Amino acid sequence: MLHVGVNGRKKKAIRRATIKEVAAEVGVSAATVSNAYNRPDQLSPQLRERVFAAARRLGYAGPDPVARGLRRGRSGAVGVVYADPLSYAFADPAAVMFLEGVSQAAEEAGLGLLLVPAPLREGRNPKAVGEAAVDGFVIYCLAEDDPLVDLALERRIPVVLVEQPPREGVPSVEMDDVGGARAAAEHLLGLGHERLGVVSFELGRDARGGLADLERQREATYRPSRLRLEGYRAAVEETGLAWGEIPVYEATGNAPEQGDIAAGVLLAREPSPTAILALSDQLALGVFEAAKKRGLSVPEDLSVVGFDDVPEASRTDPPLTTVYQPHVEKGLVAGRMLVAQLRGEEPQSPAPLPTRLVIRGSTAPPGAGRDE
Amino acid sequence: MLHVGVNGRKKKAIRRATIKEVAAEVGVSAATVSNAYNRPDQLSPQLRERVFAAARRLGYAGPDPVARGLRRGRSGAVGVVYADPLSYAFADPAAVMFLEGVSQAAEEAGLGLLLVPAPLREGRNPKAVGEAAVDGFVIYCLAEDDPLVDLALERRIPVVLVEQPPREGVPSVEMDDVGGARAAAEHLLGLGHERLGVVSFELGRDARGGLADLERQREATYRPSRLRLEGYRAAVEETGLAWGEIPVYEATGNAPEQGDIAAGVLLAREPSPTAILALSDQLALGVFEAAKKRGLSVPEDLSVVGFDDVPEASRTDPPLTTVYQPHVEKGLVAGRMLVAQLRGEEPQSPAPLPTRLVIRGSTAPPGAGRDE
DNA sequence: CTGAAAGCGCTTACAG
DNA sequence: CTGAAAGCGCTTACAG
Repeated sequence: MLHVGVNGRKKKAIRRATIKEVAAEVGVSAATVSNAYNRPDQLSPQLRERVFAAARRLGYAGPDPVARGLRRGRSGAVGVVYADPLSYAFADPAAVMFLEGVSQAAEEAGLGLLLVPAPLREGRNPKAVGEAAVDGFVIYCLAEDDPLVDLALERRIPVVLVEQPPREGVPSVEMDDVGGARAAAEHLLGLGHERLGVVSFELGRDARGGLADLERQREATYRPSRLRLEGYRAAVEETGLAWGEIPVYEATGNAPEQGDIAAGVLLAREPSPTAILALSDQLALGVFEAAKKRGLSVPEDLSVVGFDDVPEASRTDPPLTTVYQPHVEKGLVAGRMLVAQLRGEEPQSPAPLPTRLVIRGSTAPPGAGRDE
Repeated sequence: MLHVGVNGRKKKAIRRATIKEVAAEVGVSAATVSNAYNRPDQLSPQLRERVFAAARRLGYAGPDPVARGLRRGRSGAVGVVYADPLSYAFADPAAVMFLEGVSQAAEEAGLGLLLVPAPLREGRNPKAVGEAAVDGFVIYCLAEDDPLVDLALERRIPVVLVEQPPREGVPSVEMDDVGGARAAAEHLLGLGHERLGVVSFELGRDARGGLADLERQREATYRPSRLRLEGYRAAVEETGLAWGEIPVYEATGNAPEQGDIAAGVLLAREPSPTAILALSDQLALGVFEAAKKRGLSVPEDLSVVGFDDVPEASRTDPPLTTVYQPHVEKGLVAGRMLVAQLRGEEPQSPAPLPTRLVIRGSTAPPGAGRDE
């Protein structure tokens, strides 16, 4: 059998040897070959060596993983379901750290990590969740109303929810987003800022772009967005200020460029904010950019607080005041809870993981730079 | 059947319905149920709806992916083999961008991306490559003498090599590391620097840490390391300087902390370098740190050139002069060549992808800061 | 439009 | 220590 490549060259289709052929070559049964790979104690070392020698001769690289998976009822991989195309996840340092944690948990258990091919641009491919050969799913970064959550659950394989509304019988990991956001806003308010602005990433799957009114904020289906706004709001109202007067710009993504645009809009308002709360460090990086373009110094003319505490946050100029959250741990915990379920255990959902305000150089009292 | 979790709670083992059970429920054959999912044109819409209704009733989420994979002879995932524990890959921005590209190629083809669980700390787990349920491998970031390369090839499934010595019949993608490194060194030399220092990441799997002599450099098995050193060397020798006198510090990893340590050693030498070439931006970030600790300004007292041009490079203070390489494209090209092979094509290996020196603010003539 | 049959490549009690 | 047999859950020509 021959295939013809695009370039016209012929290509021999590779036929892999099977366990049967190896067995025939050695003159034993398939069971014995299987044992050679899976249960060395079930046959003599000599016979085992003969099996391996025959395998080498035939180019047999060991039992086919898919066939083994079917027989054993497990695929050997954990899946991660992500809202956007995978390439977006890799462009977001926070998501990457989360994946780092999940991958560590998978590795500890000797499992692979399968990134489920997600929704391509227009027209998602929900089948991907149904067709992923995995033993369980970690659901990350999906809107609360995303049908993929149900599709994953319908597979009837273990699932761990991350930053999702809790569901009976499904372990989940949550973050103290409210507390972290609240601390961030309190910090700014404590410094004396009264004119705040907020740069948010998407509030719902229909990411709008533009100022988000109170209703839009309330209906946010991306849990971290909604929770962080709630935290800011609590701090603001506690001080007696009106939350409704604080502009919240909903960016359509979580990249510095979008933070730049958002901050541009906020800074153009009159009166312009003396401090900006960003829902992520990526966005905060964009706020820095916007300030620089307008000749505003941070923190003298504008205070900026981020969220996430990604590695770069401590290296910016000035270093970014932000809210630390344990991204890697979040992934690790989620991954381990999934692995626990795979072992038949029923892990408890932990208390929300703590966040912590990290005060660095990007915040100061308003007008700190003016000589007056 | 009951499982008892660690916490003592009982857990019902979930039994998933099979295609047979759905068929029985509807009163048709398994083939018809299969057709309902895979070939809608093979049965009436009404019957198809009845099948889906029965599936819903029984909690059947569609054909089991593993069984389907066995039957069809494909698993629906491409694998990435990485040298270190996966968590290392996620901590390296360059590797992350590469994965971004591969994931994009996988997504385009509707395939999942399986990160093969790698070598845990001590005692690698070479079985992981043999046991990964994938249709092909992208080999990334392995030393030239890493046995995993052969293990992957022995699977007799399509493989794409990235930055590896070429092998007959195996498509590969290479980078113009030599050219990029050469341009970086020429830039420094052109500025008038004569006292250079190099901060390298691992040269071989036995990452040593410490100054690397010429033999160690020549025997480097991490291809990008060897090639970049070659590029630096070519530029240096062209100027008539002796490469052997330039200290090359081999760090044991690719994190800023290790660049910091390495630069510390180089800067403590007499005479100390006026410029440092780092094999990655991550390492260069550490060189910045080391300079700052010693009260040296960049670029006045010390010029620094990185490699990679990760996003952060343009945001450092001063912005980092570095060598751009198309990380995402590298992954995309590798991924697409793998997908092409999966379709029976025989893709040509492209010419080495171009690199490009990006001059920013971290380089200047030596002594630019002194008033003399 | 539907079904019977074969088989993908393996592992697992079980019997000897 | 080894093998015969059953079966994991599905898809695919093929026949009707």
